[in-house]
Amino acid sequence: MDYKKTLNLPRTKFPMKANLAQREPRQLAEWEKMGLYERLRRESAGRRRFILHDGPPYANGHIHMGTALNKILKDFIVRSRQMAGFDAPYVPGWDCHGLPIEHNVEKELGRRKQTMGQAEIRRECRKYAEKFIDIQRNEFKRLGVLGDWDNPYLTMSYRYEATIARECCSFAMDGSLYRSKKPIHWCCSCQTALAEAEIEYADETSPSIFVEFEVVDDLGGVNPALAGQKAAVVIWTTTPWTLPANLAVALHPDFVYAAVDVGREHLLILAKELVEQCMATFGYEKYSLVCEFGAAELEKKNCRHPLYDRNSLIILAEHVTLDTGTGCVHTAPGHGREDYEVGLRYGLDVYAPVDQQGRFTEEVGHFAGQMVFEANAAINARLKELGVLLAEEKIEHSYPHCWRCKRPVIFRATSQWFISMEKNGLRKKALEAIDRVSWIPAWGRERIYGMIENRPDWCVSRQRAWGVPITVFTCAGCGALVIDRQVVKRIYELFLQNGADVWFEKDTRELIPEGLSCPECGGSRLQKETDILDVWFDSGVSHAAVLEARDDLRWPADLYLEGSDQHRGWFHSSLLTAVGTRGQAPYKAVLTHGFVVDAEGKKMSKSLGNVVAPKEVINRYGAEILRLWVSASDYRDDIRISDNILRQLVDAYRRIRNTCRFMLGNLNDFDPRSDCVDYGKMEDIDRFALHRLRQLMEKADRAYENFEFHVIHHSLHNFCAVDLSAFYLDVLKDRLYTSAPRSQARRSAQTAIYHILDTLARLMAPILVFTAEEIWRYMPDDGRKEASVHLAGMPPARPDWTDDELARRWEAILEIRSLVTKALEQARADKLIGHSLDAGVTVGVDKQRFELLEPYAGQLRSIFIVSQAELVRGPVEDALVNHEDRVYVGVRPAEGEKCQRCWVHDPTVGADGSHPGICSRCIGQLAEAESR
RNA sequence: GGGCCUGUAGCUCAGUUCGGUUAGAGCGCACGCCUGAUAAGCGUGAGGUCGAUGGUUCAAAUCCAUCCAGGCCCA
Repeated sequence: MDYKKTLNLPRTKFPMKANLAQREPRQLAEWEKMGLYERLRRESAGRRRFILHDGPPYANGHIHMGTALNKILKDFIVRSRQMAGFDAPYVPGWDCHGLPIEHNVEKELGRRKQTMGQAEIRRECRKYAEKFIDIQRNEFKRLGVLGDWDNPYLTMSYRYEATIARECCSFAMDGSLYRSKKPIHWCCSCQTALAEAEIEYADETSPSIFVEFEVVDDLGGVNPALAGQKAAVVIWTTTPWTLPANLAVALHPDFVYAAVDVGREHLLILAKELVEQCMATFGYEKYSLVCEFGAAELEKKNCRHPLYDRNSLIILAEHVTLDTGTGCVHTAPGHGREDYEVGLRYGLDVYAPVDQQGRFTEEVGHFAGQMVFEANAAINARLKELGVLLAEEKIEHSYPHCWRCKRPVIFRATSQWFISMEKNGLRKKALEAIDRVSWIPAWGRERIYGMIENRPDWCVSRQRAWGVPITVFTCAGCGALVIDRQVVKRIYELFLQNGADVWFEKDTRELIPEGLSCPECGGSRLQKETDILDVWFDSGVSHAAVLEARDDLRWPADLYLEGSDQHRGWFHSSLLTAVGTRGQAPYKAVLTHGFVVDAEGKKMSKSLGNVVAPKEVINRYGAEILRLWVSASDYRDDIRISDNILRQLVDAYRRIRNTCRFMLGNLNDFDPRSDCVDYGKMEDIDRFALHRLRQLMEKADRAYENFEFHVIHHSLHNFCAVDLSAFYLDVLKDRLYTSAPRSQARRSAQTAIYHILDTLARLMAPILVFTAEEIWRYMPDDGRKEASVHLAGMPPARPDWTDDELARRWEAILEIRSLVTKALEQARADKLIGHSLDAGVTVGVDKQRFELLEPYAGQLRSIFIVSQAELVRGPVEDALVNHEDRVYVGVRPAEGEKCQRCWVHDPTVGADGSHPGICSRCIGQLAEAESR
């Protein structure tokens, strides 16, 4: 007789091979069809909300691993909060305006651009953004990210644009918005401002000159040796044309400076360390150091400008170096970024007497009208004539050029709009707001605090086409800013109807409310501003445009979650716009993740060739593996990805999947409605399994709460591999397979398995969205089974499953079991046995263990998966294992024949004439099976 | 150059807050078993000078300093 047919072997259609890349798209289509997201919203209406506000990715290009990481993490959080009992909507968004899109559109248009108006270019940009929103939306959905994909927020939607304008006006209304000059990259031939991204660096030969700046003040106070002495500070520059705009000379506060006697009527002052080198350059063979002093001694002393009748102030600045030059830096706040910054600190004018075409204005006297680069020679000649030019050389260095015309660009101060950090106490309020936010990890607080503390006023204007205009008017007469409540309201409504395009399409008269005039001079000739806003302002007001505006959301958000670069970006701009207009941060907590790096921890770059694209991983392994990768990593640091790492995750995935598959196979004939065994009547080991399960639940619960997904991954995997596969399920096979199908012993095991599987499916659902659903579909229905695991909740707490006393006993058993397996392995190596069922073991233990194990003596053979197990007190003869003289394990070949049915060796095999090949236990179980 | 952060077995992570027995886990690897989870399952084993150096201490993966490597943001 073939006894195999009398066994209850696992049976399931749940496939062993996941085939994720093929299966996932079908599953996604099913969720879409059943309207999973909408259904979740309906079913959780009225629950406590959890709002994770999505930071908008830029609508350009395909998603990369970093964006995938970010969206998957958000999905973990939204889904786990949802399952924990919240109403957790997820509204994704896109950042649509800005230079990169405009830039790409310009490239695509090529020459055609010349013939197009701004409105037309804006239309092209809009189309471009729409195209990539569609692409990215599909890519995000493919990752299994659940959200309101049909109603995302777009920073270019009319409503959003109207909000941007309104929020900008809000800063204008309270006086925070002001106009001032600031140097920016400027292309003289294209006559346009350039962003950093539009600059190409190339080698360029420039003049390199050393110029004396005569010191006006007496330096006797600095050092007695200088009393009554004439002296000149020596500066070095590669842009002689910026000298007419010189307002200061900067020294480094930490450097030592020296006064050098070169045999002329005045001393030369420069950094001590550079004296020797400079003297060689100037051609002075004989010279002597008169004295030396710290830079601070010279601070706020005055020099005379070599060309003009005005002073140049000596100031201190950290950006001064000893690499080249003299350690004394010519400073023109209108023509240099650092010059500008330090100039602000000393209250210097942002002076730039250069027009749009790069020509000197009338103010500079006899260089007026000259192109600045061409004026270099004339300026040098003039300096030489005045006897202040110490040396003139040529230097080859990297210099910024225009990406379009390839000509060298200049730094030129132009009129820009700023939001003041001080005027209305924005900095102070923002710093206070930071401390009311929970930063995860905690160092996020230091990071953003330092940035807010030190940042200059926010320059919000850009001279570009694709964006939202700074919707203010200025008086043509007096230049005053003209804005009032009526203006704000009218612009908001116009934008709501027509988008920001209306600002460019209509002229000023059509935009302003009737009768508006300048509050300063009463003039009625007004001009609309044509600069657009920094895109960081766009996304920065998403809290107003999205959280406040949508009924399904709420202000402030519970959480913002982005990469750690956003302390400078979106967290920062959102904080400023929210604090500036509403007095507090738009988020209660901010969570940051690191960057995706390669196997060596290096950043991904095309040139290194170490870029891993999400699409490749999805096609090869499935989005589920990508999600598992995110869950396995501690994302607070940078996280590594490589083929090796992914292969490891595929293995981990297989282990989880197969363990669940095995459990499904054993629930094949189990109906939870009728077959569940009461907890109190369950076998000890089954209750121990539930105890362990409860520990896992609690751990996972805490981990989800704290967004520590890697803890869940490791616990889940460990539970499947160690607690279940290697121990519990392995031990259970005998009972599940050989017991009568409906016996209480078997139902007890099935009850435990059922609870375990139900719990695991729910616990893994936020992470392994596809697999959890697949398991769920195959699970027996208890009559309350939701249509999708994602409509189900987290497993309810089961304090009744905790039994510490029981656990203590079983942990002791497990300790003995590991000693038994060691002994069995030894016996196997000695060719005494093959399968563990070929063996009988004798376990000798001390008194304490004996008392603990004695009640389980009858079960030991099944726990150890051997044919016979004997428990004795004290040492065992010929023990293969002797553990600290407390536990002995002896192994011998099992007695009796191997039962054809249960494979256990037993002396009773052959005793029954009708079933000569099987043991008495099996005969009993067969009889029981038939009687039911 | 500055601010913030990271560095524990081949890989992913515990342990570091508040120093204290031979630094843990899983995977992978090696070897073996099984063939009733089978493109599965079980067992055993080998892997670490805790990035480096110096210091504090009776005692350092843990505290301090410097350096090296890497990341983000500035310059």
